[in-house]
Amino acid sequence: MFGLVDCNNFYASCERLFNPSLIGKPIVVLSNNDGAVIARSNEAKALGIPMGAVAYQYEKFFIENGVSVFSANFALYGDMSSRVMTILQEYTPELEIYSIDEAFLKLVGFEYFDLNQYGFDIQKHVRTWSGIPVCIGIAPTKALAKVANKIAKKYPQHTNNSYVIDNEEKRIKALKWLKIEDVWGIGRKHSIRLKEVGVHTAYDFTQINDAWVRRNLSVVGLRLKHDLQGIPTLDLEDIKPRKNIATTRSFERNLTEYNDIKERITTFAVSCSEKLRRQNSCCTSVMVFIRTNSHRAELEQYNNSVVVKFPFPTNSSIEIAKFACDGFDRIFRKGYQYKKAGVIIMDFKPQDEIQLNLFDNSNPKHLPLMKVIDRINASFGQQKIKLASQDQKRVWKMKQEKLSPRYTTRLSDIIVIKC
DNA sequence: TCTGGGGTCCTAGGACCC
DNA sequence: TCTGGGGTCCTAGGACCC
Repeated sequence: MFGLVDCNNFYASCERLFNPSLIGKPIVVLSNNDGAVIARSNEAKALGIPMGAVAYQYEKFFIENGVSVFSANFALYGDMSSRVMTILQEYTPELEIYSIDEAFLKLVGFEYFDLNQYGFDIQKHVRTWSGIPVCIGIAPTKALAKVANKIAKKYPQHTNNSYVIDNEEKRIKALKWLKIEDVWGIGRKHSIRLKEVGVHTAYDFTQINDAWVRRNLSVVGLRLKHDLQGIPTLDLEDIKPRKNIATTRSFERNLTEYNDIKERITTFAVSCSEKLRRQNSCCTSVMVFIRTNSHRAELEQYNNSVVVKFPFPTNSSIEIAKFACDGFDRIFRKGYQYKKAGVIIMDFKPQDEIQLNLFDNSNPKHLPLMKVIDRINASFGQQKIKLASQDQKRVWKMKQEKLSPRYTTRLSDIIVIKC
């Protein structure tokens, strides 16, 4: 059996955790730059605020309805996530951390356990020990565990936040209940296509023939179909090193100056390089893109990207930043109002399997240098040591007007309790 | 004035090889 | 006039996830 634990309205729940006056109140969390709504408490959902709502358009609505608004506080969410995952680890020998707020548990050898009770216990202990409310679904396959989880979420009173699909009757009832567009792995495009052929529920999907699914939804769709039929097809995934690492941001205002944007590109490249070294890889190419604001039709639009291939693999911030800037030089055009830029590094090789080249190699002095920089930044706070070509005056700040304290990761932000 | 960020996998088609 | 068969690798684009 597989279990799927999913935190309820995770970011909103984290914000509420250290501010109990918000219990029962509507909360929304905004994306970077305070742009759009990316998380909502149940109360906010009930007010009809959609996912992705544009913050400035809802400003008045938020005030009128007493909605508490927060800037995204990823330091807090990341730390709370690892606390939840640590608790879950005690409940299974095999855990797959699927996202910041979700994990699959493989329950092998639990034949003699009462899984209803087990699910209830997990949910209760996560709640008690971390303060985060979660729901759990348990079923013979991953896709069905996802379905079971949805049922637990939808009917918390009836299910005690935990639901088990352990026989055919429950499986069929659940699949008939679940709309096709809510099935894990069926997105917008596929659900439109499926409805055209009369598939409206997850159950309908399990009834159409394999060849059609294979042709229209590829092997991915076919695996999903089998998983929903109760034939285990998807297993836990191992932690794999990433294949791409990206740092991309919208700017708080439009930028027109070459030097301003070049500084951003450098900083993004450095940030990618740090993540790359953390997984002990080197990369051999970088993609750089810049674009104007596509939502402003009246402005002249330009967006372009370029891939720069390196003559040698490297994970040096200095070298990667230089290649990224070379790419930027190729695509930058004067006279446009730029709103967003990004750096994506690709084509990774393990750091200890680098094929040396007779003529052209990564500067060997950089590796120890990077180690020292990473160590200093780790103990004295991020960005303590930067490249000279990065912004030195901390001019670049995201718009984060409603940022909550980093309660769990900064000593100065820790809560004070008056007894 | 203001519209997020970071990932994965699969497929078809083109270019190339012998 | 007739124009094979079997491969690999790469890329862009499309779908999906949170």
